[in-house]
Order: sequence, then C-alpha cells, then structure tokens
Amino acid sequence: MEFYSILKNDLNSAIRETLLKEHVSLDIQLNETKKEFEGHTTFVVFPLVKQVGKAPEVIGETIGKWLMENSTVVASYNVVKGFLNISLKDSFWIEAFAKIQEETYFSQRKSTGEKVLVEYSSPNTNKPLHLGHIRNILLGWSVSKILQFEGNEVITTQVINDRGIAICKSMLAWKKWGNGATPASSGIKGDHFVGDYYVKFEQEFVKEYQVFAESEAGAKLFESQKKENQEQSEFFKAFKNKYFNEISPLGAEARQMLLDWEAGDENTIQLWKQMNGWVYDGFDKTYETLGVSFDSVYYESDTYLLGKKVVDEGLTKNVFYREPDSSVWINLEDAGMDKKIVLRSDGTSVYITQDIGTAKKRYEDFGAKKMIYTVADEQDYHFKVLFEIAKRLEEPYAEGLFHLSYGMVDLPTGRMKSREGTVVEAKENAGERGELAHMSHEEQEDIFSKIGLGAIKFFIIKVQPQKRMIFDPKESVDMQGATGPYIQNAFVRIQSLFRKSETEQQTKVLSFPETLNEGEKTLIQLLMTFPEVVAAAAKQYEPSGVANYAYALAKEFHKYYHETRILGAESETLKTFRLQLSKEVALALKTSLYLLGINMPDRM
RNA sequence: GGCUCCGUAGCUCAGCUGGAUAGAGCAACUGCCUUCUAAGCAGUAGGUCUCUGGUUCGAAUCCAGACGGAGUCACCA
Repeated sequence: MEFYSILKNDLNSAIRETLLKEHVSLDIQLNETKKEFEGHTTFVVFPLVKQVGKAPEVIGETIGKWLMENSTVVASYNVVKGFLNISLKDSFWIEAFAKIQEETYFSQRKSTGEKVLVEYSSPNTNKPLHLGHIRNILLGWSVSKILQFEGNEVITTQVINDRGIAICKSMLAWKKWGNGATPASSGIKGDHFVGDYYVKFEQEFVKEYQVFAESEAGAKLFESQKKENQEQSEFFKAFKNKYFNEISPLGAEARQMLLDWEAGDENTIQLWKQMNGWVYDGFDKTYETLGVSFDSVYYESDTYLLGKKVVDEGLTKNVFYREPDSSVWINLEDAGMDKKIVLRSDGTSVYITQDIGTAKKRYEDFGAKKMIYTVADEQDYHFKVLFEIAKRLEEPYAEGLFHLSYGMVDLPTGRMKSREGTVVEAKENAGERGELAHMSHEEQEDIFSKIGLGAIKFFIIKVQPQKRMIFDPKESVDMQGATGPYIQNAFVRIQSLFRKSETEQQTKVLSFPETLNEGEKTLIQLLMTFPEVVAAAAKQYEPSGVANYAYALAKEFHKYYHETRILGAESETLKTFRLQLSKEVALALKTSLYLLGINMPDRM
C-alpha cells in the first residue's frame, strides 16, 4: 500500500507546472523529517537545482506554495536550506489509519506460490549446543517466519552431523571411562553428557601425546623430522594430527571404531544409536525451550554417500576433471576461487560432495528452488564454492541458494571454546523471577519464561548477522531500555487498557476525531512502515530490522502512553479512537516479535 | 601472502539504495509513581563515525589505498 502516492503525484505536478515545463516524471523520494524540524515528511530539492537553475530555497518555496494551493493532503510546509518539510493534514493520517484497520495489515500475505527451504541449527552430535547455535537457531527460525509471513511456503530443516571420527571419540571415551553412566543416572542433559566424553577423549589423547613427545621415540622423531630451527613444542603442535592417525593407540582405536561403524558392526551401531539418542534428547529440550521446530531432518549417516552420482554426471559434462591418481576436482580459478577436490583418490566423498548431493536430494524431496543455509561465517568460502558448483552443474535451484552467514558469538572474556567446555546455554539464563502476586505458579512460570527468553532472544537477534557479537550474560537478561521485555511491556500495557475498558470486542472505530495529536500521527506513520520493514527483512534474509522496528514502535508508544490519557480521554470518540490505535500498535508489536520468534505475555 | 567480513559515545548496538546539527540503550548524574502496569517517562553529560585520498551541491554511507581485528584458503567437517 502506498500511502504517499497522492503526495508524490502532487510533487510531480508541482515541479512540472512551476519549474520544469518538459514532461519529466520524477521518481519522488521522500524522507522522514528529522525530529528537530517541523513536518512529517521531507522532500530534498537539491537534485533539482542543476536542472532548474534556481537556488534551493526558491525551488522549495515554489513547490511548497503550489502544494498549499493544490494539494489535498498538505497542511503546511517550511523550507530549510534545500529541504522542503511537509506537514500532512489530520485527514491524511485518519484515512491512513482507517486503511491500516481495514486491511489485514498484520496478517500473513497472500501466497506467492514459492517454496523456500530454510536450514538452521545443523549440529554435531559430539558437542552440546552452545551460544553460537543459539544465534543460528534464532536467526534461522526468524527468517523462516518472515519468509512465511511474506507468503512463501517454508520448509524448515537441518542436517545433523551424526557420524564420523568425532562421535567415535565420544563413544570410545564412554566405553573406556564411562562405567555405564547415562544422562539419567548422572542427571546431565544428554548432549552435554556425550559432549563431556568428547572432551574426556581429547584430554586423554593430549596426555598420551605428551608422554609420547617426552619419550625416546618422540625425541628421535623430532630430531629426524624437524624443520630447521623448529622448536620442539612447535613441531609437536604441527605433528598432532599425524600422530593421531599414525602412531596413537587411542587414535587407532577411534579409527577402528569408525571402520566398524562403516562396516555396520552390530555392537558399534548399537552404541552409536544409544549415544546419539541421548544427544537428541538434549537437543530436543533446547529446541522446546526456544520454541522452534523442524519440518524435516536429514542425518549425515544417510546422506554422507550422496553426491557421488552428481560427480559422475559432472565428469561427463566436463564440469569436473580427474587427476591421474583418480581424485576428482573442479577448477574455479576463473571465478576467483581455487581448485577444489570433490572425490578423494580412494573414491570417497569429501564434505562438499555431500553438500552437493544433499542439495540435490532436498530439491527432489521438496522442489524448493530457494534454499537458505544458516551457517556461521567461518564457512563463507565453502558456500561460495558450493553455490558456484551448483551453477556449473546447471542445477535448477542454483540461483536460489543463499548462505545466511553470521559472525561468531564471543563472551566478554573472549572467544568461546566449546571444545574446552566453556559453553553457556541461553536456557540457563532464562528463568529470572520477578513479582506477580495472586497468579498460579504455572501462570507465573509461563510469564517468566516469555520474559526471560524474550530478553535473550531480542538481545541476540537485534544485531546484524554478519557482525561478530559479544554476548554478556548479565546484559542479555536486562529488561530496561532496548530489550525484549521493554517491547513486551508496551504490549502488556495495551492489554491492560483493554481489560479495563471492556471494549475488546469492538474492532473498528465508528467515528474518527477531527484532530490528532503529534504522538498519534507519529504512531500511525510508524505503523505504515511495517510492511516495508518486513518485506526488506524477507528480501535480505535479515531479521534485525524487524527488531529495531519493534523497539522504535514500543518506544513511541511508551511515550504516547505517558503523555496522552487514553481511557480518560476528553470525549468518547477520542477514547475509542485511542484504544483502537493502541490495538493496532499492539498487533504490530506482537506480529513483529512473532517474526523474531518471541512470544508476548498478556501481563507482566 | 590471496580472498571475505568487521571497525560509529567508556560499553553494547542502530543509522549504510548518499541528504540537515551522527542516534538509541547500558553505565554516571537530575527530576517524575494518591492519576490507564515506573520492566515506564523527561532531562544532563558523553563523538576526529580507525586513518588518508577520490567521486559529489552534499559522504558514517559510494570508490581506492593504509591501519587494526576476525575468518578462510586441507584427499578435516
């Protein structure tokens, strides 16, 4: 809906009739008038100066005068330098508000008929979910909601990395040192429980490696293989991987386990299923707490062999080429990237091969030509390569692939190292208690959960994804200022008004007042921008704008609430109007937060 | 080293399809609850928008370079 089309037409006419006689049709750009100046919307005349050949002030005055005489929507104007500030008539705002009320302004848009697949979370089963995952999950979920709101058919999914050497390390450590413990017996959340054994393995491995490095064999190895001037510690740091694969007894056991797994060994598979089951229980708890879900799930144990067929096809199309050692590559140098291997010399897949195969499978499963991957920015290059390969394979979905990349989450003390166990779970911060008398325990819990989660979610999602962010656990549960609870509070205040006024059933204003105060105009102006804010968020796959919008609207409402009597308005007409305006504000706030994955309490 | 991302108030962040004197919140300080929920409102103070050039009537915003930080460039995932 274009609220300003009349004004833009008028501006065009004004320019044509008074300044430029030629039949030019300009794309009129309007800016919001800065608070320190009078007016609602501003037309910048500088771009006309050259064409017209008059001073900016003169142009502004000329247009302003014409508007006063001819425009049905302009109430007054003032010119400051090259800025034509326009105040719009109360009738303009009232009509705009009527339109907002009439239309389903805050409900889901008509179907676009487009399917979009949104992947997010996609954890490994050897590590518990940590803050980075939380950011991932909130982003992915929010983007899925925004795309859905814009009328797309959204399918949420994740691919769980449930196999490989890492999970074998956890399994081995549990077998060796677990003494049959379970999450239930130890009271530890499943994903943390298994993650602890991964850490245990690493610790034991490091010990073993240290002993080796200090042994005679280690000394010999260092002497025979060191590079010139290489320190001993440096050498062993670099040699660690090789040690794991070639010398370590622990490494050998873990690798044997992987081989057993690949061979389908019954005991190994059973252990694997059991431990992954624990992990999934833990994941599910977190998903439930965060209020997110998935329409489909892929497991890497099912998909890790995919992609080989695609490689064969790519070979016949000459997209890929085979080296003499029979490894398969793609050369992306002409696109500014490197050569990339897609099949090892032993014929097995690498990571990107799986992704090529999985993308194809997803397309076959769902037919979505758009696929969003919510993955941290350390994989930027990987996705650049993946998408380029899809293009060269001429996949029908190649143009619709998007990497929703986001920066790492740091703690104030520095980068998190989940592997070393310094993980923080948002959930643990989400139970802050306040005072809500005369409510049942359950009701209170529900409200606290909405507020606590609202605080943390808003804290994370208001930051632009591409920026690395610092997560201060203390600050994240703040409830004053630019926070989730601040927005929730604006909504709650409105609910309270309706509880008192008992006019909830009434959906429309029967008669409008003749004049509005500035606060009302500003609120209407903000409401008007809701669709473009959401549309922009959908287009860029970027929710932070919605968060900023919700905050701006809540702030404006808090101010209005403070300055203007709503229930105690001077007339019944005014009271009804103000209540209805508040109602639309509440709807805008609730919808905005819904799009961010945040729930609204009715009281707090 | 090549490529990518980031650099705005003490701290956390907006603003970036070029527009006016660069905005919020937190922290600090001052007021406002017998009045619709004070998780609120109003105010004070805080800036070389990393730097240097360029384009432009106009640059935090676009371009180039430098500096600082991060990531990545595996027959790892």
